[in-house]
Amino acid sequence: MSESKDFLRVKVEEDLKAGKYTKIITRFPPEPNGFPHIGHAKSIYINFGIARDYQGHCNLRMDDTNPTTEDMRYVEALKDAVTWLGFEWNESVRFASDYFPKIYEYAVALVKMGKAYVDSLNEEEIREYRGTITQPGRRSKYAQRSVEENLELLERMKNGEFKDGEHVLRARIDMSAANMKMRDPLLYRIRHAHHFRTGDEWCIYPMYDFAHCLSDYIEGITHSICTLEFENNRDIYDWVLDALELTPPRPYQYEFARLGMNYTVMSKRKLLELVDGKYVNGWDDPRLPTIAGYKRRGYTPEAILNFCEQIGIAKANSMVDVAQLEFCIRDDLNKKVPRVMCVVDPLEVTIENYEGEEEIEASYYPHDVPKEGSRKLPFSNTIYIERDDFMETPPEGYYRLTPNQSVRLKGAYILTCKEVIKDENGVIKQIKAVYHPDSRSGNDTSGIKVKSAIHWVSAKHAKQVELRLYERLYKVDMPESLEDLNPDSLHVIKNAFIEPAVIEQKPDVRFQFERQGYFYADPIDYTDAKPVFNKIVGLKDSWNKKVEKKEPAEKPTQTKKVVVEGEVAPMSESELKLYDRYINELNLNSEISNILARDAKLSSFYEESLNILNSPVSLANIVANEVARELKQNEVIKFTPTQIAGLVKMIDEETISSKIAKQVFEQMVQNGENPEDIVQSKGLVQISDPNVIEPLIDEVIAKNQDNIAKYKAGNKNLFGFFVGAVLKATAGKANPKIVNQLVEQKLSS
RNA sequence: UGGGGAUUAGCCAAGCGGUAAGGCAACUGGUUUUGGUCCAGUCAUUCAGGGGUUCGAAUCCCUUAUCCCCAUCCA
Repeated sequence: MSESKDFLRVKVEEDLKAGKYTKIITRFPPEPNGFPHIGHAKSIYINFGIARDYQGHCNLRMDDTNPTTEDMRYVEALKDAVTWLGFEWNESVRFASDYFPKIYEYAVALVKMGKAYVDSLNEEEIREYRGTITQPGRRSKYAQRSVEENLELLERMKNGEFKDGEHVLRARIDMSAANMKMRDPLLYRIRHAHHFRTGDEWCIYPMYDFAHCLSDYIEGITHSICTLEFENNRDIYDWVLDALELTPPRPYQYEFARLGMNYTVMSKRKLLELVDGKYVNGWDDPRLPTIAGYKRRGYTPEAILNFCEQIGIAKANSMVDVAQLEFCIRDDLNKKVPRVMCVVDPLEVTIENYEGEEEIEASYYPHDVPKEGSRKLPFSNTIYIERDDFMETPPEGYYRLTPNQSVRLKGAYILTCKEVIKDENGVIKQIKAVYHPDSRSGNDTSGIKVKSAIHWVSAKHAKQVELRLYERLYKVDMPESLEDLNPDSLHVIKNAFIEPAVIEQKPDVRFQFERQGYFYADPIDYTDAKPVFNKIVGLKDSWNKKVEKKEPAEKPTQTKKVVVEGEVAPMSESELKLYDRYINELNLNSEISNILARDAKLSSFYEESLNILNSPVSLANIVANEVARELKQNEVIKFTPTQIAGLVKMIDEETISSKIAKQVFEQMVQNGENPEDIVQSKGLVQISDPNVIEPLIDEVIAKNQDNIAKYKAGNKNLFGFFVGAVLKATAGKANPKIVNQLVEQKLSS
């Protein structure tokens, strides 16, 4: 776990500490209507991760309440994903459909309580009656049916006596609720459809809002964690569980921001479109952000888990850079996999002064990866090098082979170009070169300095392999439609050449092809006769980047965004009158006057306190700031205008500092105690005597010499640090004004 | 005539009145038989804008702006 906790874990710890629950139970509740993607991985990591961190457990539950879209195939994909990521669900996989009988009972209970009714409006009418975002809805006339009638109708719905859409069961909540979700939400609908698990047993199916909270309750879930778009549904969640008067404890819902990633799409609809439309090759196409896709591509669970850890959990919609994911997979594979040589785009090199062949022992791992293992590299007079690794007229800073620049063949000899052979179109066909016999890797006595080492394979010994190179599926960072697809997202290289040990020894399934990237033996299409490797991710490439950057001289058009100021609603006449009085008679500033004048509760609170203490400005400040907050957050407040007046009096008389006043005020909020009593009992009278404070400052200065140095070097922000430290030493009782002055003096001397 | 969330660097993200964490990206320099890795360093006088309270504000108050979600018998 990282050092700072996310808000969900903070909540879980609070609940545990408060004894609200003794064991944490979470759940991962996908609907089995599509393949899970990296966004699900985030959710899995959160739900299973929290359960693991707090010694609880996590259930895997299929939210299968809509028989028309769901399938057992997806259930398997979901199970695979969780397992592959390394998590275990508690007991067996759960299904909301297992709870259908129980959920039906709860529906009957609700009807009996008069809290749900059978509505017989048609779909269109229901929509119409619901109203709009700005207009209240109105209740259906069927809402007046008696409990008996509702019970009978519900029973008959269940028995299949009605056609789809003839009736629905709705909760009786509030058709004019500001939250649209609360306008008598549907609980059950009739669907004469075959369910992949319950078959034809049911012809009514519970809606998400009804089934989900009850499934959570039935399983004893404590923290029901979902994505932000369900925030509006939380009210129903709470309503259903409360309305049923269930025995506690009950679960509560919390929401986090779903994962967004640039250059990729995450919606089920769009993924389905890609798969069904054959824009990709199935759900496990390595270009897809599905778990199956990443798995097929060669990603490791560790990399994905680490990614989930790195991106954090918060409530702000965000778009994570794919570079972050790519970093995670490189970071993981770097320390794990063998390095081998594979030439993607071969250029033949004939070494004119070499005869025969030999085998060179070469480690699978570079010096900085502490792993054992090596293989034999065959060497001969005809080799392939990467076409990119030779340039006839190189740009400045090019380290590789040129007619005038020798290069090391990695693990072998230094090579010098002698002649470039081209075809009739001027394309280089072959290079004639010489090697330096005394430059063999490990016992080089040639004294030749080269700028780089390039990879190569012996033409005669190399194996031909197929490489599948993947680029971003989309060409734009925020893809919307099929038109944004990158037409070049897949390159199949049929004739790459790899050193023989990879095929013959199979030291691993994942490799780093030196200087290229990480590759994975395709788990499905790979055969010994026709080896196939998927490119997982390229190596970081600072050379290519440098070359590319030279071309377009990009201008950083940083336009400062212009913020449009909106208009403030005008004040009413009476508010205006108050405002005038505050400004002109009481000398308040316009901001405070404005706040007070516009809020009847605040202004009357203010006037009352003013009757007790004639300190208009101080009172106004505290009422408009502190009191306002409490009034906003709580319906009833425990403190009185008289007490506020008492508090302000102490501030005015400098008995206490404004810092202490906040502390006192906090306690008044808690229990309505008199401020004078709080100050008395806690001994909060402020310390203003410089003779008491000065030694404390000296002590702080003595203990923080490093910060003193930084301060003197110009970091004036540190001033607050010193003041804070001194204040802390007196438990906040030192008079901050005095402390400020004294610290200032000491630091400038 | 709405309600609910959110806003800290190019991208994530801590921070809860007293020194603007960390990661990715980017950029220097060093090591390197991978233009990889690794190592050292740089990268927010400022937290969406404006005002207020305070000795002190990213944090408290007011206000404006922007973005997301809600009117499926989907989840």
